Amino acid sequence: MAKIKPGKNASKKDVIITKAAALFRTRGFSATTMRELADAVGIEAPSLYNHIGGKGELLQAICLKVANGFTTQLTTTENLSCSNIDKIEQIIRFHITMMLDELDEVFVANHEWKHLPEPFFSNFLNQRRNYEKRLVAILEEGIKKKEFKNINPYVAMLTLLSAVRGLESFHRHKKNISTRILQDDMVTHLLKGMIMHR
Amino acid sequence: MAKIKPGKNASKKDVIITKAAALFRTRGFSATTMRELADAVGIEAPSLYNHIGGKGELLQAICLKVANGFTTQLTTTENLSCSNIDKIEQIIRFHITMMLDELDEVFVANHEWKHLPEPFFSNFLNQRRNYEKRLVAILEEGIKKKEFKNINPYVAMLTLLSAVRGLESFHRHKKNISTRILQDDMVTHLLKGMIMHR
DNA sequence: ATAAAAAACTAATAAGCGTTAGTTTTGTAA
DNA sequence: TTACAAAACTAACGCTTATTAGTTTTTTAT
Repeated sequence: MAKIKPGKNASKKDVIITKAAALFRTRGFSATTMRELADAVGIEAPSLYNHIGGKGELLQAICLKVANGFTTQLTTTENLSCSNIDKIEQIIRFHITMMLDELDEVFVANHEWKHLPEPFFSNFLNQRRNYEKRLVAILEEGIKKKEFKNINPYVAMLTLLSAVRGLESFHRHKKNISTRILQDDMVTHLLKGMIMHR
Repeated sequence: MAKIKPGKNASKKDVIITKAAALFRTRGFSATTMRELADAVGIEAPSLYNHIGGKGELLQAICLKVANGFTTQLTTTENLSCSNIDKIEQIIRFHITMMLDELDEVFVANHEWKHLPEPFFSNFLNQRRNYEKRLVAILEEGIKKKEFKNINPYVAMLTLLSAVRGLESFHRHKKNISTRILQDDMVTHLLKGMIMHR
């Protein structure tokens, strides 16, 4: 008999989650089989169930971890007493760092969350929408204070979030450009524009 | 007996492809079943094979159509005798229009192409990389001519492409903002930046 | 009206899926 | 060493998948 283990062995479970994130990113959640995952871990498929509850639970673990990371950082940034420009810049830099450091998990949370089983799907969607609203709020305040141009804050938020998401396809060149230069480059693009000012 | 039909009935096949694009976008390619697709079309699953060769062929048809559309437009833009800024602006506007008008197909081509069967997968990847290179070339020339700031053209290209991709999650608000205003807003973001210039 | 072709149907296939059951091996602590 | 639990294994289940075969209905053209 094999029940889900209690406490100590979080180690193997973490390995499984990490390998799952890598597979879910490259092959997609639905196209990834538990046998593939087991191969990557180095065990047989049924042995996975000594450590995890099921395929959906793996996706949930990945998405929750990422969502909590971003939400926590956003709260920190919100409580800062600095300009809204600086806040947005800090958020952009955090997104870039996360994208480069935790590519698999962030990618999966961005693209595979629609396969979350209920009620995790609804929870995740709510958390995501809440995150977007709080970003819009920062942008709106920046617009009111004339820090930003009079642009649509929702469009601006989408532009920022998805621009950073473009780094998903950047990892293959990771070695060529340092994280710092990359951050500076993207901040320049998004905040100051790429056109030479006369 | 039922062989794949020759010429006339492109109509029903087009319906199938359109419905497939919608399903592939919302449910994902792997998670979409031929029975779901058949339901959407209004026939039984095996009847689909009177019109198409298989599931993979559907994905291929969608991706090829989108890729050809963008490649054709890029060629047109390249041959224009205008500034590189204007070229980039035109490309951005085309991407936005395509994203709003052909959301399903463009989304699928952007996110599900990794499930293409060979040799379509390799072909698509090559076409995509070629497209990116040609965009970078425009940006590089613009940088050399001091139209653009001295930024990394590859990062700029990724930022542009993925920023536009953010409109994937925008369709729910389509009615609120006109295409034109949306285009202008995004062009402003990406080219001129969102910070108020003093 | 009739014949041929196109496109629908029902039935069934083999393969693969996530998962469970039951058993054996491995690791750990007394 | 012995005992217990954790974690591996093999075997198999029930279900779903894309797809094929064979047949019947519908459409089209003469």
